Amino acid sequence: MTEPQWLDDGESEAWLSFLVMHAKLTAELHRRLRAQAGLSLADFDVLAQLTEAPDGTVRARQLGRSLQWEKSRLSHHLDRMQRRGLIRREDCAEDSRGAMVVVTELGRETIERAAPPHVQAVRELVFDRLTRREVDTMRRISEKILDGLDEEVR
Amino acid sequence: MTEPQWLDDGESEAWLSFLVMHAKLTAELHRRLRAQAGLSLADFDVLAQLTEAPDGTVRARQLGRSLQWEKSRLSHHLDRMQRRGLIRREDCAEDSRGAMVVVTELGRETIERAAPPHVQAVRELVFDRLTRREVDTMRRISEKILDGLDEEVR
DNA sequence: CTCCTTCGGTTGACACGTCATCCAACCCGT
DNA sequence: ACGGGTTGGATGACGTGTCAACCGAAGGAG
Repeated sequence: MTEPQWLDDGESEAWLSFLVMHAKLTAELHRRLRAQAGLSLADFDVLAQLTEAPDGTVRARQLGRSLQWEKSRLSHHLDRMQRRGLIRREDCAEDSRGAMVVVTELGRETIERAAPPHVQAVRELVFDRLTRREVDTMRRISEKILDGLDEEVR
Repeated sequence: MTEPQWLDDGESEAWLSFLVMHAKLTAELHRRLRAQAGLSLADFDVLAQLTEAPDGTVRARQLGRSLQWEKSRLSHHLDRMQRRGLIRREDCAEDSRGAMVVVTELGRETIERAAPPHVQAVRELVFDRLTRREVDTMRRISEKILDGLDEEVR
């Protein structure tokens, strides 16, 4: 019944530059991480979770929740990382359906080498260019949109 | 020589919520577009470019530039869209290497049906939740980061 | 204990992106 | 006209992501 409300000029410019910025920024971070350590951003996130945990071990289910990944995505990704020797799977003592994911020595070395330049790149490309106020606003915008999504999806 | 500078708490919270927000937001927009019109966001962008052009026709090279897509990405994507009958390819008169991309009647109907709800979703999920100042800041942040990327990549 | 549902995880099919490679047509200097 | 570099585009291989289907173990309700 009601006409859809369109975006005004300021809004559509903001939207377009937001989308392009995210695409180019993650592409560049991805490119550097791959060149420097042979990791994808997804690999990095998995290894970060594992190396922060005691014994470098996390239950697969838990990993999926922290990363907010679908279980099939996680399963496929772990296959590939296992093939490359970055992680391995072990049986779960408490639940025989479960799988424990363990970071290997190679995985640990790889992320320890990768992390400092990666963080440095985020700093250079993002935070060094923004004021304190802008960073605060960035977080506030993100949280507002996330709140809205939670309401909608509920 | 110099220690890498890490992110402080405010920065890493901003960074994390930015990443999660973008992932969930685009996932939701994607889900809706697919459910409502059977299109991916990439399909939508291609069709939008084509329907804005005279005769619904754009040279492939030009399409790649507007979308900032690699040529192989474009080629693969056009394959899939052609298979679904959304576009077709024609020979290019001025350059016999070239390809003209033409939106089909089905493609035109599909995006005309898809566009209003999609724009409405962006409005609901993003702009209705932000103040004018926040939208301005979002654009300014995006442009600053893009400027930085242009310098780096140059 | 038995049935039924839910849960954790895997698998296969397919869409999507990137990289490297290839090919023909174009352009340009000689 | 020729010869070499560049451009527009297609292709194949492979990593990545989603969806749907599947399977066995877990966990109640009766």
